Amino acid sequence: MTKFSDLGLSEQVLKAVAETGYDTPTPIQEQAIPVAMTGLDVLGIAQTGTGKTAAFTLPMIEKLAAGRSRARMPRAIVLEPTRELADQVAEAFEKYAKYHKLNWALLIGGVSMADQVAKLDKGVDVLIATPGRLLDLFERSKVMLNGVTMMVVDEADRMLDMGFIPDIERIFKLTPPTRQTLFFSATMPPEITRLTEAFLKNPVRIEVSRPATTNENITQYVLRVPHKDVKAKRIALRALLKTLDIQNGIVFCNRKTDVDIVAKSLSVHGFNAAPIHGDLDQSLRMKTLDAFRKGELTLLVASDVAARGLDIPAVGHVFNFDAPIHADDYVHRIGRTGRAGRTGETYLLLSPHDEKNYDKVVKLIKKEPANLELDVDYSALSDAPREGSRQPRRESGKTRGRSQRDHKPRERSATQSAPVEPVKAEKKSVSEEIISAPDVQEARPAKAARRTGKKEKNEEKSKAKSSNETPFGDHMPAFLMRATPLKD
DNA sequence: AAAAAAG
Repeated sequence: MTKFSDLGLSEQVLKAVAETGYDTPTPIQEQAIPVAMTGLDVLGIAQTGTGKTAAFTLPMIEKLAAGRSRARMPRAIVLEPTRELADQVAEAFEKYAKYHKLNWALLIGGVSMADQVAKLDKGVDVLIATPGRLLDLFERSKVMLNGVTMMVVDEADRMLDMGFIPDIERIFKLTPPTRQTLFFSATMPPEITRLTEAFLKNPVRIEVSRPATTNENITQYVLRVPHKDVKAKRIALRALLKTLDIQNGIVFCNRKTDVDIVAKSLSVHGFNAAPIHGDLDQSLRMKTLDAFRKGELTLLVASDVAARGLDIPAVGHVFNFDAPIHADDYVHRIGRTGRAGRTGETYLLLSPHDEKNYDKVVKLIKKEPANLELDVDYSALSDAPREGSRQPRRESGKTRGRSQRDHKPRERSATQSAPVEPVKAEKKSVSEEIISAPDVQEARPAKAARRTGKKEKNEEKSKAKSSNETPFGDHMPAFLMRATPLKD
């Protein structure tokens, strides 16, 4: 079997790699590293989770090892579609370049520009960037790109989805044509092919199989939720979670508002859960992700910001709170589990609303996930419609039908939440407890504070709901103020 | 029915 030591890498790089615990390269690493080391362009058709990051980082370190950068003249660029991905590449670079004197800068939006500029002035070898911030800094003459000898474009098809292709094209044109280019994409739509034909020189094409579609370590389930009320899905999710022994898992929702609601609902019910999506503060996004990686956070409730690319090793469970709008995203979402020989389980909550999207998923993966028989007690729902119809419909914050749980006294726990006691998987029947969970979630640094327009409205809303109407009493966590009111 | 990224 091929080892890293067979790929022509230097002592220092091998030592750094060994310290990360890896000794066997993945297929993309095994094929791309020797090619990239010769200086040729690489077109890598590979999905997330195949080990792309090391595949381009290691040859980059070797290439840069010789020279030194000058102020504002980086010698290599890595372009990533999301800030989190860029952050991860930086982290990997830091590890692999441990025995080299190489500087890097993380150029992403949502954070202060000053630190980034200061770093650029001191001189960095590698820029790890999202396209917007890189171009912004370029336009402000904070960075030159004519000293670039290597450029990496990662997740190109996703960049296309996000409308970044013109930006990428511009960045290509700002770098010298003599540069070496490593270009990665999971799929090759025509627009991406055009881009590679325009900017890559006789690239060596390296293709590795998509792990998620072919991965037999993943067991997929579908749980039918026979109610249109979204609340039913939250009940079903909690019931499902209680039957599982979860180390860590991701709950994917289609909408950011649902991410907030589901995360909040889970927290209120005693689960160790936190939201992540693009409207949350960048520092909070990073903190949440960090806690999740460290195992301090059990359930990450996420929009598709986390579907692709995020390097979270060994996620045991993936939950699709909704069937994704694009069937492709299903593959990416479940690809977060079953990595590196580990087993993983995925669950999809299928309500009547999801049928159409679910059909597309089944068509794509060419098989039907196993039907999960789980007795879920939806009785808490039955009175909700009655309540609703009794009251005239008003503004959303005030019309919430009151379930019986709102009338019961509730305790406020001063301590952190303890995750719900895991129940063995064999136990497939759960009667949903409606009360129980102590209030838990710590207040978060609120985005609401920055949003002057919405702030007032939210304050009114939270005032209207204060005291016995929310599970938080007078202590409405700030992060809740910007979310849609919880309906159960 | 969406999300992401520049401010």
